[in-house]
Amino acid sequence: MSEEKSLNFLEEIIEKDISNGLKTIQTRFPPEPNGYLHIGHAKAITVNFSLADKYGGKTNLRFDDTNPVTEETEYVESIKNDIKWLGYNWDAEFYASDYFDTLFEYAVKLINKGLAYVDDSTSEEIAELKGTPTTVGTDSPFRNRSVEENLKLFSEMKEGKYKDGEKVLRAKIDMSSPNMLLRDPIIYRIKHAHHHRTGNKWCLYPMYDFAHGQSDSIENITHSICTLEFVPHRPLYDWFIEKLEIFPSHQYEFARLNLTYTVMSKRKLLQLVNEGFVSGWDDPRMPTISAFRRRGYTPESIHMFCEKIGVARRENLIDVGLLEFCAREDLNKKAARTMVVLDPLKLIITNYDKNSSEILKGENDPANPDDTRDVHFSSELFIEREDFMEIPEKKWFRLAPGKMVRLKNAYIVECENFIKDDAGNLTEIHCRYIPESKSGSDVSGINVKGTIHWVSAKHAVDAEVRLYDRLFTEENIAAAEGHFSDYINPSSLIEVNAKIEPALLNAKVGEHFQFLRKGYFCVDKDSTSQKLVFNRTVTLKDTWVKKSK
RNA sequence: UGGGUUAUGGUGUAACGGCAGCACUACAGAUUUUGAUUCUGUCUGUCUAGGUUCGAAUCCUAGUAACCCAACCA
Repeated sequence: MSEEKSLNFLEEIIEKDISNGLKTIQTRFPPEPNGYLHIGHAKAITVNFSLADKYGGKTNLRFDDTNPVTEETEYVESIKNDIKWLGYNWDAEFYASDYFDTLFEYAVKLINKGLAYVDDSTSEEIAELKGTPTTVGTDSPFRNRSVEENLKLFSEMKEGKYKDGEKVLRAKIDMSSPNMLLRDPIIYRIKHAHHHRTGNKWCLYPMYDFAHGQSDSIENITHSICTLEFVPHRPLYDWFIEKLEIFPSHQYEFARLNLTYTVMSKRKLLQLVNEGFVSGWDDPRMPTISAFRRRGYTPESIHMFCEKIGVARRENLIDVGLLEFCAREDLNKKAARTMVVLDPLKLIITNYDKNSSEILKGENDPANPDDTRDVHFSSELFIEREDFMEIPEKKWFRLAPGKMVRLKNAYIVECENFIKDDAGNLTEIHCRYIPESKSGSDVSGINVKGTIHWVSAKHAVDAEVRLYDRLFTEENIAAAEGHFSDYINPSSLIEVNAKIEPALLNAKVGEHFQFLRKGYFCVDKDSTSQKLVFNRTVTLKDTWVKKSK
């Protein structure tokens, strides 16, 4: 008997519906194709797909493409690609624009029932008459047109007789409602614009509120799950379904994802791209799905993250460290180990034959010692500059004058000397090695505290490594004063020329590695046959850095 | 000054009138040829004030705070 895992509020709703006789459930993921999917969408995708999956239902992909001026096919393709990459398979692929004919008929039905009217007022006049949250609105002078006149005008709107903004169709609800959305909302507006799917067929398009719920209904969506800012729309959602007498889909809302050190709104992301703060939608510092993919996050790590953050109705600000934890958790199992020196410092082994070299076994997977690769060893190596301290601080396990360390997969060395240039910069470390301390056959009897990574200087290959850090310096950007661009982290990207093992030359774009002691990295698409480019996905957890501060 | 929504450790999320649990973080220790991983342990919480009850995070009353709503965006 295993412990029952507690249900989230949506699962509770669904189980109640099922116990009340609901046979199957149907959900949908409804992106607007006007931008790239981000990690917040990943949460919504996970919620919709996993709920349907758990209760034996299906999930549709439906593009909410009711605004032709902002929507593009490029976005449709990227969205589909990202959902597939996350590992989800939608049942049917729909577009709100598939329903434009039906929606138009629905509008006619509303007019016939005396529940919609054509308004000639200007945008400003409509806003003026709408009132404010604390004062009631006023009826439009066109509110009581006859059904016949409304029908005639509406079909003329469709025929293109009027210019943009000249007329709108409004639902006739209640101009004094405390819910602003119920004050005769606009349901159709004229836009003489080319639509990415319907071309120039239409010159008037339904608004969100007159498309979304009806689309849900047409697809027999049982649970229409959206974010909290749509709560005030729910009465309207229900009103249209009731008046139209169509399948009763129901809307449920959850709190959207917020991440520390991250902006999430499409508007701000678009601004980051357009104003050149990042190189594009898939710049690895962006919170988009395509950026996480490029940075080296796996679908599994994102699933784990979505699982861990849960779903509820309260505002939240998730520590981006949790996402990093999920990446490490997954990559630790998957990424082959390799030795890469990011900031090279020459180490010369004084008692090793200059003209000689040997091939050692490098561990690819600490959980499986038999999984090895060839690693070249010679008298001149590169080690990490930060692994040597001229005057070691207390509890320093790495190299320092007179100190010994293990070279991973190789020998123990003892530092005998170091050389500086005229400017006082370290240029070389001189060590002697202990021949009988060879990895795997160590009979030296010496125990050292520290192990460092290295590459053989004459075998090493140059590679570009992009060290990414968070894009912003402020934890809660929404709550911070000023503009979000005031908080851009100036060192969110540092490019270094690293020394890599030649074994890495076979690496494929997207392949994951752990650079020993440095972090998880993945091969970037900018790599060429001349030079590999690696992105740092995430650093390793480092308790030493924290302690020594 | 209107309406809606939400309040549980530093951050998330459970507990549905009956021992406030889990995860991340932080801290301490063990192991370690990655100061990683793994393992063990520790700290930290029910928005406030009343009330109902043998018993309240949970029910009631009154406050407080945060977020959303006045695009021909979604």
